[in-house]
Amino acid sequence: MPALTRDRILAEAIAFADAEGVEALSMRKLSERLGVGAMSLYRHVANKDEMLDGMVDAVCAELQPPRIVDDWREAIRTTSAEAHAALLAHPWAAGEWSRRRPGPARVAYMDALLRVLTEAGLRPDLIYRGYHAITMHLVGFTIQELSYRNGLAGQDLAVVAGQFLDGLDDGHLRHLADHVRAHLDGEDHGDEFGFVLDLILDGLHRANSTAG
Amino acid sequence: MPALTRDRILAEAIAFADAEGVEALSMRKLSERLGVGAMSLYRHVANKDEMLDGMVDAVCAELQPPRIVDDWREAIRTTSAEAHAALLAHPWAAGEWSRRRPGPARVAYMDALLRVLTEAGLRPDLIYRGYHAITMHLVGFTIQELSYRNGLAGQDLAVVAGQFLDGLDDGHLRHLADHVRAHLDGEDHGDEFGFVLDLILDGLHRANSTAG
DNA sequence: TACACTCTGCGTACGTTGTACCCTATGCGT
DNA sequence: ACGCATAGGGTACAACGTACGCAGAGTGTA
Repeated sequence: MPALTRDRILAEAIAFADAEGVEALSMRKLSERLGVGAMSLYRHVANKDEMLDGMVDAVCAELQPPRIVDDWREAIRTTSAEAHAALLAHPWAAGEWSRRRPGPARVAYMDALLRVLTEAGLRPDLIYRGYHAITMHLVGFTIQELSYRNGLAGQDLAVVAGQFLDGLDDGHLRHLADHVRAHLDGEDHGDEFGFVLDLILDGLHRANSTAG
Repeated sequence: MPALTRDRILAEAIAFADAEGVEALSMRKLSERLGVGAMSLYRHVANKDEMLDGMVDAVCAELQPPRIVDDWREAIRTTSAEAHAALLAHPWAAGEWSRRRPGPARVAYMDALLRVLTEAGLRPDLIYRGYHAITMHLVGFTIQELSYRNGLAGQDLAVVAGQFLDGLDDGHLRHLADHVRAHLDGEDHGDEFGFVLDLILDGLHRANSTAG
């Protein structure tokens, strides 16, 4: 058994949260997995809250910061798609990301994103708003997407939706029923994340081209 | 003391969460406020989780569903601004909204929103994606906004940001430092929520006008 | 070699949480 | 007057985060 370290604790906690959900993560169960006593963890993390901060930052550290390329929109599309994928791979991370103080890795990512917008030649007000729009889209969209993805408690979406549709009075909530059917039809709705991101990026581009 | 009812429990729980934060809400403290024993609550709510579902739906019930007017974008701007204000008034609600199964009031709101998009004459694929984009923006943006608003633990944003800026090496994280200063300058950055919403709405409008 | 000190991990214990289970009292239909 | 449903209360339990103090191992110094 290798020595207990902060990194080992964070890695195991991330694996646990990926597998069992972050709400099932307790210090006792985590310590059991690591083969140590519960209180031993506190030699390496200040408390559970700070540990969760560290977990989020560890996920951020996996992200490739955006590269500076000729086409700033393409750079942001690429990095956002990667970040989106990372947040889907760690389904608890988006919810925590939105709630926690940023750590070093996240701060570095923020800076890199702002740099792209700055070097793209956007006006300062559009950098400010665009940065918020992009990051809020990344995290906000992913949070929502995940909450739909698991039907909300590990239940099968098709079953839940089917029950919902069966329970409807004729014509009542007709538009919602259509929407649910569109979900169930499972035809490819394309890259929705990218679709909205493009609305934002193209809107920023257009706004920057006109008088502000 | 009036009789204990589900509505009275939900109203008190909402007031408590507004005042003390949803993480401080416990069944015991809530029952104390209501002047009853802890277990009495369980005559009217199935468990804490179901109670939180009810709280979110009670907030949804406050929302004005969008009205059908000539200008669909204006209708969505109006209802979104109202919903945004309601989510800011109950700062815990957006986070729970994104995590919970919708209740009757939320379902009704969803249907009304889809109806506006449908009667606006949007193509089915744009209704599908536009609906997601709008609701995700509403909830996702508000979640993020709130997490910044309270500096993340009731601390003063100016203090936290000031410490951050003081701790920076010269030139390191320069773009982020600029951004933080823009936050602190406090000059009016306008309606950011509406700005991004307009990017989405105008993008949908434009996409609907061109061949799909 | 002996000692002191730090650092890591452990065991116990406390307060708080959600809630299962059972009891009591009140009101109502017959 | 009697039986029953219904609202509320009290006790108890398992799980949680973590404060506190102790034990052993490693390391620098005399």
